[in-house]
Amino acid sequence: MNARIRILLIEDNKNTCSYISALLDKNGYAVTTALTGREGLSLAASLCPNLILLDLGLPDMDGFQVLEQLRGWSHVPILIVSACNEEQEKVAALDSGADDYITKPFYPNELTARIRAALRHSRGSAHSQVYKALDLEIDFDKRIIHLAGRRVHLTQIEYQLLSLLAENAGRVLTYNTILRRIWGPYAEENNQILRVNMANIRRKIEQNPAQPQYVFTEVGVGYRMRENENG
Amino acid sequence: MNARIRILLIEDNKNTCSYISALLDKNGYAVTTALTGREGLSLAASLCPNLILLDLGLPDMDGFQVLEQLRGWSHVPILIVSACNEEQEKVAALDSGADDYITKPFYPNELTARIRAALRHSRGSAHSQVYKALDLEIDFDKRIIHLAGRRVHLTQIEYQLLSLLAENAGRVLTYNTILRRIWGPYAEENNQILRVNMANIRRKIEQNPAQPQYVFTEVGVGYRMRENENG
DNA sequence: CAACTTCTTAACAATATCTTTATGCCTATT
DNA sequence: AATAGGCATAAAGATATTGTTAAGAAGTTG
Repeated sequence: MNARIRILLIEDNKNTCSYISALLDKNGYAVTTALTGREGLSLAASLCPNLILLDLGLPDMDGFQVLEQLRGWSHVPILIVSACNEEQEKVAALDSGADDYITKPFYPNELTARIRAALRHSRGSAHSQVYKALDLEIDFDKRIIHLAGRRVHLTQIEYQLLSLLAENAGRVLTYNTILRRIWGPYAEENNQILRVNMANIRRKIEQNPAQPQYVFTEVGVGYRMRENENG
Repeated sequence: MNARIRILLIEDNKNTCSYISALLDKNGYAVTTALTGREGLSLAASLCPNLILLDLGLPDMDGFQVLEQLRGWSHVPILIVSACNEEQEKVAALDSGADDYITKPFYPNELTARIRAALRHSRGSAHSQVYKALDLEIDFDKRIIHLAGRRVHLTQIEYQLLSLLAENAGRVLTYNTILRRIWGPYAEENNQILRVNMANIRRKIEQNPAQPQYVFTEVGVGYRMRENENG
């Protein structure tokens, strides 16, 4: 079920193409190849690869044009693979937005290592976890809550409380569980503080706190949050 | 006047050291040099450089140890500069967390181009070269800040602070995260210094510091910067 | 060295948050 | 219908956190 990392290889030489393709395939990547610049640009758009290997010497258009067009709309890591070992060309490629430049002939393992290094960079912006139900959205990564598109401000305890419930959406959390998780293991078994906080949260996120849509009270037991629509 | 980009050069050969140092200086970087691994690690912590150039062959300790220790607490871009052109060593270095590997002898302009490429990556998830929101514009490349078209002068620390927040615009950065990223891994957990700097920044960029439009306080957690309109 | 900027520390003011208290509502039970 | 237990709400005081200012230390530059 784990989708493989997609790499787009733009290279006109068929021998090089199949050689690199086989190498990457052996390393577990899903490789797509393009033999021309045009084809490469089109595939980049439709495939949305995780990384692009680009040969600068292409038959139909200048490799730099491909590079610049790609950088016009995408931040995908681009590794230049070129037979040219001249300073000027390397500098130009790197300054045009290429992430790395490797000269042919290259060590196969060096190529894959450089690919791993390049992928490390782009993984930083991994998409975050989100709770979503009806009009409520909690972005745990950004620590932001939206209600019908509007920012809602919660205090620290309120946020902790609501996230705790959201992380266990659909499940009842007993008063004591909540108290211990938020006020620490030695918290008093006094729900009053919890009720006050719940009231404050509800005032902020529920249209009618008396008939809540997000956080439900299980009398005598605890609170339960509406199921996450994201799963 | 303008906060320059700080580069730490860890290299035991004095000739190489002064050669690279002069080259980088000519390109506008503020270079600090360390002749041993220990010195390099200590300087990395106190200086918080924007990039590190590391020679793997050091007198007092293995270059890989230095690399691994650095990666233990920092995501700073690390470029390996080595005389060794063996596949195994390159792969090992890249997989240990190095961002690039350049073999001596190298073209001077290639080194600086690779440095620029590596610095581009370090801009968190904000891959754009400029931050823009309302009247505020930060050009990460030129390290210049404009407010409604006027140049704003920030001190070194103020600039680091604001760009760190801008690189993570929309996300809350906790006080400790910020302290460590700017004052190094051994920073005290004391936000006073942070509050003072934030006040100074706000006085310079906010119309009314009491109702900030760019940098928001998340009480008990940290600071968050307004979303980048550039994405 | 002197003038200047920047950084750090400390004291105090301004806010925001947390907790407690008091009160009323609802529901189930007698 | 009365009552008791559990829950919700509002408001006020207590506590904690953050903002502001200023002065001196440390560092830079001419």
